[in-house]
Amino acid sequence: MINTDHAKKEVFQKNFFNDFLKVLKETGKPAVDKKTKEPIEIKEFAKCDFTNMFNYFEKQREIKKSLSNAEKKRIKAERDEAEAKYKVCILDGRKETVGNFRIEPPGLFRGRGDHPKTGKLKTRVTPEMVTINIGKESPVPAPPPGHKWKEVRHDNTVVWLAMWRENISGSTKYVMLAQNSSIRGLSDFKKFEKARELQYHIEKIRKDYQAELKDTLMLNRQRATATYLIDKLALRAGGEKGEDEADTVGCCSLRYEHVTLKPPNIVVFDFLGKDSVPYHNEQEVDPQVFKNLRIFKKAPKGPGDQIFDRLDPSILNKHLQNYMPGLTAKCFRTYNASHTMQQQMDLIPNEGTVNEKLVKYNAANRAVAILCNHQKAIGKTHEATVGKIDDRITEMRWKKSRLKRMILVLEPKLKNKKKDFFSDINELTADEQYDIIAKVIARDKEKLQKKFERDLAKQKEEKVPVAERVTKKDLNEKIKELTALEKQYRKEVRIKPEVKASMTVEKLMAQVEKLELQIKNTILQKQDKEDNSTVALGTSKLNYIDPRLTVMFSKKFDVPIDKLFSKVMREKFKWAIESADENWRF
DNA sequence: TATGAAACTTAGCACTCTCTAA
DNA sequence: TTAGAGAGTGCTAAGTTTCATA
Repeated sequence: MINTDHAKKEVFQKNFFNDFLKVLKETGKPAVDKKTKEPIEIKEFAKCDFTNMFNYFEKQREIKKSLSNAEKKRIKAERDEAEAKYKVCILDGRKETVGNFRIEPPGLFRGRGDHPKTGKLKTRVTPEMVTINIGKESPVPAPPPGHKWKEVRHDNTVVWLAMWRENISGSTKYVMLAQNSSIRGLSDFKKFEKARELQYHIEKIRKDYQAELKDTLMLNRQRATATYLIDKLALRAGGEKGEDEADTVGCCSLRYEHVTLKPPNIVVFDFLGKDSVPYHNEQEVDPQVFKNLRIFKKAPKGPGDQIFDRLDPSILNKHLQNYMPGLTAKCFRTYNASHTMQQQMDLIPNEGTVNEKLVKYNAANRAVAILCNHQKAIGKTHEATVGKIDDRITEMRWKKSRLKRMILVLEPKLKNKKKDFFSDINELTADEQYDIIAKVIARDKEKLQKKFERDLAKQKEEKVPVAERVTKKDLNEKIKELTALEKQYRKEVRIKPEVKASMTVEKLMAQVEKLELQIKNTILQKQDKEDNSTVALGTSKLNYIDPRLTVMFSKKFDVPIDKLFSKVMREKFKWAIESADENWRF
């Protein structure tokens, strides 16, 4: 991990170093001075050199990567076969797939955000730490030779198959059934049905909290305000967190510094949510909510103090249960996400190609993801990718105006006849043209160079007749040609472009048209990329949008379901695919 | 009623696989 | 044909809610 961003953090290094020293001590092999043979104390992480270890593992990776495809396939097949029997279990006589059948291996803990325990050693789990949960009559799987399980129990009121305690925070980890199992499907179905049921209560709930925003009892007023935020902004409940966890918040745990008031009624939210994902939102709120937040922030409260000091998720949830059995804060997120998706889908016209409909579906999906603040890290290559697209657009524009100038060479009169058509002929400045010409030529030269190197390598391996061999001379000639072309292009920025004898105005017009379409598409593509660069669509699709909505969309708009759900999702949402038709509504 | 553990859902990261555009 | 991007998936961290206990 030494080359990762994690390992650059001070806390990571400190935690790692502590645990590292402990392990050295426990293994009973203290470091020894090479000359004096005296044991030495290792005091400073910065003076430890791990590059040999790092290089070793890098090498292993390289070796693995360089195997032939057939070899890789063979290894994978062997592995799959060995694992097959651990991937299934029998539940009530039916075969079901197990999800995470592998015990988590030891490693360095990588917390998200500023986690105080990041870098600590996550220790190896032995069978002696593992509890097995299995049917009374079933044969207990044998522990690895020389070991025994911590415990074997027969609890049919829970869904886990095995369990152990992890050493970083002391929490419990479970082996459970896969997403496509009957148990998971059923609880998924129940979750969405519960969210659907909220429709019949939401009006009353909203009416009540609207009234309670002015309640004289502070607790009720806080409860109403928090419910408003959870309902309106799809905030999470926000449970209490410990000192030894990352400092993240949800609704109930919002603090003074997370909420800024901009009169008359704009509230700026700025905090780290689950997984330390930044939540930033400037939101116009109900005037009474604004007033309440001002009251909840009133002195002596200051930075570090809770806004909802009388409230926590259990109080909030208990109140919600009065409206509907089983209703919790979380349910609002599901409800609002699916409700938003339904609304968005109602706006989609049934027209266009499958691809166009898919774009509309994704736009609806994106609206939900934005509501839930589902983000992803901006890709490391994003900027470069967008830069390349920009270059491509500029290149096409340059080509287009060049074509138009060629048309004028053939038929100068057109310039006055078709003013609109030629209005963009000078949209690129001379400098911009020189710039893009240089880039295009440099790119093509690089391509040639690469192809040449590939061919050369190939020639070394196989016997190629002398006459067919590529030589450095060929390459240089081609590069020369490009250089000449560049000169020609640069010249044409100032003077009329050359037009081949075979060219006609019609042919050139057709080319312009083609380019214009390409430019339009590329601009759209770029916009789409920008819009999606920080929004993760998967999480809402997997957890918040009732899958029956997607099935309905598929049937109503005639879009194959495998364009909307991946294989794993189709298995997970089998229950939805089988039950919803084109008229289904959330 | 408070507290912490247990149980289960939600989440982003990082890898692998697959497809696409040059 | 092939690199590179995007989709798909595995992994496990990080939440919420429920349950048990004092």
